[in-house]
Amino acid sequence: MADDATTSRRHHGNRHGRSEHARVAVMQAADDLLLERGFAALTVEGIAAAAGVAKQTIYRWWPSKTAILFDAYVLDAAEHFTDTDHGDLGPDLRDRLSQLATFLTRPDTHAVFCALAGQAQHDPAVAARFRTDVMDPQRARDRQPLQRALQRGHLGTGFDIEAALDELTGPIYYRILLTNQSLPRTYTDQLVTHLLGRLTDTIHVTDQRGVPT
Amino acid sequence: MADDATTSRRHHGNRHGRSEHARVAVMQAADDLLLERGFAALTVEGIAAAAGVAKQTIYRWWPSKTAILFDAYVLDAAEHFTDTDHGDLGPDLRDRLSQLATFLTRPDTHAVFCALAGQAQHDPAVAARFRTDVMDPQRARDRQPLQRALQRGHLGTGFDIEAALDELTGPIYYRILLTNQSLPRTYTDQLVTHLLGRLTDTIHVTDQRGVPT
Amino acid sequence: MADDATTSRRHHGNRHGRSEHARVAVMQAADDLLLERGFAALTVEGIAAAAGVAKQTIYRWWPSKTAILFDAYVLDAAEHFTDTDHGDLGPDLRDRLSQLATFLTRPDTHAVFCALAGQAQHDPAVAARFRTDVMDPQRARDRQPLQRALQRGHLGTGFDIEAALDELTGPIYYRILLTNQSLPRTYTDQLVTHLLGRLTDTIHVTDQRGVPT
Amino acid sequence: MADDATTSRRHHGNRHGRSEHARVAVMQAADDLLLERGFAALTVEGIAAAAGVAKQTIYRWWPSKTAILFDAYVLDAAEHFTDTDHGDLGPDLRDRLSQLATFLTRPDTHAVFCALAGQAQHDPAVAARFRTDVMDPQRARDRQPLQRALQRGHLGTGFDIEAALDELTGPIYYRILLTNQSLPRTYTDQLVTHLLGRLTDTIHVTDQRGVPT
DNA sequence: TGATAAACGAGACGGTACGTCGAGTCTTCGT
DNA sequence: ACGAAGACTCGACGTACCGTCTCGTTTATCA
Repeated sequence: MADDATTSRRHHGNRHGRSEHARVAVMQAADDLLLERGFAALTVEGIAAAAGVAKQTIYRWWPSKTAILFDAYVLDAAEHFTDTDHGDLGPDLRDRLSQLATFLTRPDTHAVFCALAGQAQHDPAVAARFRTDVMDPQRARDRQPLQRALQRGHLGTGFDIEAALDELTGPIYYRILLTNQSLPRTYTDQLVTHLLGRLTDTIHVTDQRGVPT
Repeated sequence: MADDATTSRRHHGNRHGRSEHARVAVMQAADDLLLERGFAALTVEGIAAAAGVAKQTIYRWWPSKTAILFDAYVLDAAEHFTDTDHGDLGPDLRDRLSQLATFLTRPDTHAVFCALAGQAQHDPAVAARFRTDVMDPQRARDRQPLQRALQRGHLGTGFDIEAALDELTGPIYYRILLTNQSLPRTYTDQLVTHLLGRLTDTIHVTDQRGVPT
Repeated sequence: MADDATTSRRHHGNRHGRSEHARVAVMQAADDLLLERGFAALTVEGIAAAAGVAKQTIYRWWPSKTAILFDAYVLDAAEHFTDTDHGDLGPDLRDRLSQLATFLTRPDTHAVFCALAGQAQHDPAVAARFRTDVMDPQRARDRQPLQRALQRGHLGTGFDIEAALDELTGPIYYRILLTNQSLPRTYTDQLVTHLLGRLTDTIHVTDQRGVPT
Repeated sequence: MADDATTSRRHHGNRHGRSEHARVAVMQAADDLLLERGFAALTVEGIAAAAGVAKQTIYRWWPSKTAILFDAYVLDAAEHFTDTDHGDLGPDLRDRLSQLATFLTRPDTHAVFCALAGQAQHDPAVAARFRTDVMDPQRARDRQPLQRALQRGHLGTGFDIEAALDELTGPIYYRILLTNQSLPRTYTDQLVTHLLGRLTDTIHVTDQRGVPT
């Protein structure tokens, strides 16, 4: 029954546009093969074969195998991240970084992120898309807690949000891309602690919980 | 004359081992082509042609084009870094990070570092060598100022050197690999300032949780 | 106005059977493209585009691009050949061969004939249809003058009509398909003269040129 | 032993030029596949696979699959034809045409000749090479008996050798390419008989067997 | 003073994947 | 019911590099 339904739905192309079946199968196959064999062994022919799809169908909708991974990544990222406002910078930031660490550590998303970041080093066009479609949105997400704290007046006027973001997330990406070390909750919490400690020191306005003294 | 000298030096093989001329020409050609066309367009055949060398000669001495870049990188890195002891953590660290930023910003070394870091994302073997031959030595260099300060007793017993290194260098690699932003002296100095501020805070003013004593 | 008429005639499918407009446009487009670009560059997609017709419409009515050419050829051939009985073998044959030579020399029909003959070498099915639909009818047409002469008693009983047809038309096809030489009237006339000369020799009745016996 | 010898001889390419093994294997494979599956199913990939050779090796030495067939054809033709001078036009011509008929009837050479002749209809470049490398040399061979007869003075001054060649060989090619009929010795002998009969008639010098009256 | 042996240039080889083209099939909508 | 549109699977195209393999040449060194 389910198979029948799937088969009947699986149209082979018509004037209404592309086959959803093919779109999903390709992205799934690319993800799977990336995880199994690594990016070096990832070929368009291999993806096509694994997805049960013609090579031409892939080239019709994606300019390169990297583009497939971008689509897969963006989809995953949109699902993964949520923003909850605790009304306090500390918990907000700790949640954020923890979510990021979890996302970049999950085997499938880790593989895709690293593959894209790696390819960005080799191809300026990939680098550009990587920044606009991956890094910029992520940074926007990570900026939210700080932005809210700023609006609440919990951050001094001289506070440099961008520098803080670099210092909070830089070490995480460092471990992901360069040392392949784990990212336990204690690690990301410590990053937040260090930042907040600096805040206490400089502005003398709030305690760790962001409550004015 | 110079040409003659070059030609005479350029032996076509003998029983005393490899041709220095070929070794240098290959590494130089690889570097040049990487800078001109990018890693994606870097091929062993292209390097061989540019170096005026047979493909087999490259394969005789290097297992892959990545290995050529490793050799070139290690050479450059050994030349670049110097360690001067100012007897004070601040200046030592500022010098260190500035040197690192300069090295990773120079067009040629930037290209090689990014190419290797990128390839490390795609190939576990490259990743392993990248850590042992590139990241570990660099981290050892960067650790020196902190180690000296520790020995001088200028750091509290609870101070976590490895975490500090992550937080000092993470943002630098982040900008190099992911956002392609510049790394001015003010930026690296600020990183040090933030760390030192935290030290002051932790040792003399607050406890580790940032609560004023 | 004319455009309106055309447009109104050009129905986009209805329940009254196939579109005459599409049928003609396809054959015309196939002919044109064959002449312009040659058979090697003739594609069903190209014909469809040139005819302003969907690919499926072609496949609905013709099994292959060769079949289109067959249809076009048969149409042309039916129009071209006429049979006039001069009551004399010589003039009848000379007219026949001249008509054949003219037909096979006209750029459009030449192209189609050669394309089909060529494809017949590569595909047994095409070869079969080529013989039944092209060569056999043509040979039947060419046989008529001889048949009439036979009935008139102008040919000896031992005369081999089929051999004569081979020797009359063989050289013509030879020049068309293999040497691309011209086929002037003098050439075809000479073929007839040679045959008739042989007749004189064998039957000892009259020759057709009026040379006294 | 033989295998060893073959294996040791089978070099994989070196500075002395191309591999003879590959050259022969490709031509043999092309011939075999042509005979087995026909020209329509003949692909460079198929030839490469059958010959145990890389596709690139074929493209290195032949611009197209047609070129391979030309090479194979020329080789076969050079081996097949011999010219013996009986001192008499009749026997010389009869031998000639019989040899031609045999050659064009042998399954392997028949397939190659038809494939090339067919492709010549589709591609002007093939047509040109077909004329210079196949038809012209063959016609030169077939012309020899007539040329000798002319030099012996056995042909009248007004005798048109080229027309005679058309009329002798045209019917043969006609049967090969267009009707796929057999070419028994009696058929080719009859062609010669008809020509000689015409000679007797016109020059009154020799009888049908070429013996002076 | 040759003979020897290592490394050289050159470049053909068997392969793998590339990105493109066209073939022939299928489905939907509009007329 | 048929045509236009166009996405689909499939197979072959010709190209680019891969890494491997001789082959003939060069040249320092050792017999």
